[in-house]
Amino acid sequence: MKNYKNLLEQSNLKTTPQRLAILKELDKHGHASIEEIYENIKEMFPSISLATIYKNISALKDENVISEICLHQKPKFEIQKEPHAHFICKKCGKVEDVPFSEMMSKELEKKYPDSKKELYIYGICSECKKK
Amino acid sequence: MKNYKNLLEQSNLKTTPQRLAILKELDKHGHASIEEIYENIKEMFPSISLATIYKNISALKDENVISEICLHQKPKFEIQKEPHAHFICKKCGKVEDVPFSEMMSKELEKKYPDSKKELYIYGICSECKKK
DNA sequence: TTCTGTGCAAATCTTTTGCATGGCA
DNA sequence: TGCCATGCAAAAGATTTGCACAGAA
Repeated sequence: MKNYKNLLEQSNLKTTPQRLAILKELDKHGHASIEEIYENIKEMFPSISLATIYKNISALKDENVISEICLHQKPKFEIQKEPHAHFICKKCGKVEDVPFSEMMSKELEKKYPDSKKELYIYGICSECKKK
Repeated sequence: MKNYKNLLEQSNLKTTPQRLAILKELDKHGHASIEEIYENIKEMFPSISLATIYKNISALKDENVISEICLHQKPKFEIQKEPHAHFICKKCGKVEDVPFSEMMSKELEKKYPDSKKELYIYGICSECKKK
């Protein structure tokens, strides 16, 4: 990828050096957090403000130019039990336990052997889907 | 589940009414956030402090009495691309894109039809495993 | 009685907002 | 030129820490 300007022109956002720098940074690292973006951009662009990163990340997300991963839900806790996956509703935040299926366990084990894995599926739960 | 006292006695933590209340709350709702626990317990236990919840959740986690879900990583961002899953290292936080496998897509679709899903696998990445 | 746990208040982060100024189209 | 974007500073929110007192064993 190189034409960050196009990405912005296809959205409702004006092209600014700050936005180009953010997109370049994301493209370079693949994935980055606000703080990482800020620290890296600051070197080339010392006057940039952290608030600008926050505002732009939010705008770029609204325009679907970028997407958020490690979705920011409040951490939740549960009493220790046997391994299972979690389904988390992106709308209401509800968490459901999901049994690991044979097939899926095997496939995961093949790809990522020897490490206890946690599996999260984010989607829309059946109640929220009705609305 | 009912014997929360046993859970505590098997750990290195003393039994206190606050801890029993937290475990009861988690058991009742299955999963809960700090704030949810606090709000609910406060009704029965008006003098409890939010700091106590934080400290106890952290202690209970260290003793493996409870576990944390929706793992609290800083949100990260990526430029929009075709659907894929993410592997996230629990040690170093690194994110890797993972292609959706046929098998897994089908199985997920069967269980959670009609909703765009995001899939996260948390584990230990190969670099961290070496150490 | 001893030592850990609790509750308050303050400190520290993280994220959001308001507002005056600057810069893109 | 007209707006939208930026940067600063302040506000709001979330989490952690220190310390004196209370309570479990």
